[in-house]
Amino acid sequence: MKKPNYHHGDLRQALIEGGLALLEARAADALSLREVARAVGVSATAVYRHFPDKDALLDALASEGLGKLAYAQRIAAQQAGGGQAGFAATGAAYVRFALANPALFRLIFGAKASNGMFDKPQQGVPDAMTLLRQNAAAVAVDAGTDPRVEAIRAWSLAHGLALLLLDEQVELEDGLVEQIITPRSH
Amino acid sequence: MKKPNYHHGDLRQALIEGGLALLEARAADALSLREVARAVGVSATAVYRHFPDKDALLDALASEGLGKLAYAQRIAAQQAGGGQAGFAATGAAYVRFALANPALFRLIFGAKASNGMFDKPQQGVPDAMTLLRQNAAAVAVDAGTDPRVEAIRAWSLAHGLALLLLDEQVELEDGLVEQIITPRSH
DNA sequence: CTGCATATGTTGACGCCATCAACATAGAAG
DNA sequence: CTTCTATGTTGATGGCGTCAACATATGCAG
Repeated sequence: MKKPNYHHGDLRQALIEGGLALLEARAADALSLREVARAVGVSATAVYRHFPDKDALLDALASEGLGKLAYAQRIAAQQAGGGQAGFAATGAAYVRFALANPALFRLIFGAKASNGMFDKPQQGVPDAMTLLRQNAAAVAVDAGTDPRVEAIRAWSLAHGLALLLLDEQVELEDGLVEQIITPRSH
Repeated sequence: MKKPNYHHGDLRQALIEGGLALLEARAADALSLREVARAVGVSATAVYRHFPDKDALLDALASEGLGKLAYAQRIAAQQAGGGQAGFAATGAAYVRFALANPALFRLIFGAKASNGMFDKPQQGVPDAMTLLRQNAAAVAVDAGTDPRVEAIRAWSLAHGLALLLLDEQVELEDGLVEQIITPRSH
């Protein structure tokens, strides 16, 4: 009943795991559907029994990745003890995640990804967005600014830094990430 | 001597222009070498007389785009009268450019692009980097912070906001871009 | 248990892609 | 005018995403 041959058991899950594994070595746009199928030991077209097309498979990978990112952020915030420090830790975790999982990070927020996480009601899994908005609101009352602006600013800062580092546009000693990310009131 | 048939005149330039034109309608990774060749009215392999491979053609497009971006920023800084206001205008121009030329902007800073603009000596064309560093230095003395950190922070902010807007992770009324981008000392 | 419907895999094909090798022509240099 | 080189062309190869047709398991009806 393991995998005598024909039927796989849970191919969908296997494809997702295989895809995530390959994304550790390959950029998302260099990942072929056929390669994922090969890695799982199945014919290319078998994928179509579980995903309508390649983009759907990538979406699933991205969604899985988003969950992992949210988890990392939640842990980081907890360990920092919440509040201001927790907020900064959230941002640093975001950047750390991007550096540790470049292809996956790009996939999550790339052009083809599921869009509009910020304003739409979170559809189940994560949500780092709630965390972001809460923390930004706290900063905003301190500084007397618009909480929405504060949230987008914080996200932009972490997002931009992550991508500039990934694209090697910028080099940075470890400690400086926090220094750049941390919101300033004074 | 125009283009009777065989020899083109300046195919290299034509390919770049054709590629830029196509990038207004298509994402960079949906742009095929063959399509650019077709648009210029030439066989696919003719491209190889001018570029070693597809990536080289994309690099050329990116480089052209970087020039345009730098130009837009310089103009914006001038019109704002330099100084603090000029710096903010530079950031806003960066975001505006990204929104106006999504595929090109992504190509410029994408994973495959020529890397490390910040720390390396500018190799000729642009350079928005000098502008960035100068302006950041000015902010830094005002705020008593590290100018390098200040520069990366400013760039990260504009870069992240541009990409979040492009990826439709966030929606934003026009005026707010400046509000988010503008560095705060107080 | 038998038989069949349905879910899940497979093979083979199509058209598109990037790139290579071989060939053809144009323009310049002698 | 001849010849060399730069710049095109055609034809092929192997990989890709996806479709249609076929094959095998599994689960449910009797």
